[in-house]
Amino acid sequence: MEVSKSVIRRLPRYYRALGDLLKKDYSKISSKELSNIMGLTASQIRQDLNCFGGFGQQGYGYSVKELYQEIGEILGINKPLKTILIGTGNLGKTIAEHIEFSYNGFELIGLFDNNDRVIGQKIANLEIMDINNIKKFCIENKPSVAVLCIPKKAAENIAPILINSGVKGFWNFSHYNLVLYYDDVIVENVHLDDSLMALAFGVNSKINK
Amino acid sequence: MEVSKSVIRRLPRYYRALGDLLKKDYSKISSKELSNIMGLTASQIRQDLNCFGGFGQQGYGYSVKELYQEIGEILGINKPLKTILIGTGNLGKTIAEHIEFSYNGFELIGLFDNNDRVIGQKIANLEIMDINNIKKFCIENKPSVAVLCIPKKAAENIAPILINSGVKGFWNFSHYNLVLYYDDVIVENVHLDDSLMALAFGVNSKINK
DNA sequence: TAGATTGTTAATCGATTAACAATC
DNA sequence: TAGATTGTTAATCGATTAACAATC
Repeated sequence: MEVSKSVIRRLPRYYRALGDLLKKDYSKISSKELSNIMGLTASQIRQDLNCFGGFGQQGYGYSVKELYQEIGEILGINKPLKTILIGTGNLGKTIAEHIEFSYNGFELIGLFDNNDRVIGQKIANLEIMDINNIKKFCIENKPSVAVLCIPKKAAENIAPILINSGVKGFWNFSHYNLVLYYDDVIVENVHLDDSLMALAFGVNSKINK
Repeated sequence: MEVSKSVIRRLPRYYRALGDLLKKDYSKISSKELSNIMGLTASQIRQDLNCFGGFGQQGYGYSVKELYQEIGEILGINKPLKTILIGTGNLGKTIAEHIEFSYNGFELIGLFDNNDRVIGQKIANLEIMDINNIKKFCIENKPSVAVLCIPKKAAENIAPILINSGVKGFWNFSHYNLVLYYDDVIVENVHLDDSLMALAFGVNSKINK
């Protein structure tokens, strides 16, 4: 059975919560206790986990360490996905330098830009390469993920090249709606603007209430 | 009737899509056309919009300009919310410098940090202030939104001070789960790690299929 | 008027919650 | 064995989609 989008979104939260519990030396946890910590229902937690297997034990609960490792396994944290980042402007630069890719199951292996003034510079121990060489690079190095820190138009142009070269997943900071044009691709959109506007709506509704 | 979370999340997307259409000099659009552009169903678009009013005209469709303005109004884009940012480390610095707050309905009026070495420095035309003076600042300036770019523990400590000082909304980059402890507060969480892990799951599932 | 497209009600679908037998 | 808590089935809830009368 397909795992639903909602369940997938909760997996990293479980992983994080269990990691915290592990640091606090918890050895076991019940779905009820975990539900209090995370603000979910115990029922939902048991449903979610049972998408992947029966990790618990009746009358006891779940082993924190075991469950943590299982979810890490499910997410694939321990098999780094080769990743390239495109666009080393403000946002791209910050992401390349400060996101802990390896902690989350990725390995950053290449940076690209189209600006002659930055090509050749080093960020995060990687040299920024010319975007025109990206196809060659992909064929040789087979990255499976691309981080898009470029404008919509640029994303539109680069997407087919990447997909043809075997890129399977996108961490998409651009406003180009990849899923609309490529249905066989995994996309995680991060739209900070949208997030802010949703917040504006919420706060304004509250104030005007 | 309460507007559902799902509808609110789509409002910024409508706003963006309509802004694009406006730039392309579209004067009208039907729910069917818009559904193709955005990858939704026409039915859903009409349902969503009718949470707020009947903006369309039978047999014609929607005026792009009017709908754009209406949604801007609904989001409250034009009444900037006074906003402070806490934590001017890597992430906080980038956000202060590169997010277009004013475009999204906010006005950044203060930056805070607890590190003596950065207090007094200027970022984004604002001087970084001492976190210890935050209460005074809030009482005098009444910000309604706070951006949290600090660790979980720090967020836990600062949250009650902010909420007591009248902060109504949070753009939360920390892993502190505000909603769990304060129910009368609007929170937009941005968890880049979680987003990456969800992507890892998707790509790994695809590869191992 | 005829054609098009909305606004809105009803039907469907999926996700969350509740309940409880199984079992450690 | 008795108590606790899981795994799983059934019931509920909410969101999406379909249908169509209203109307421009």
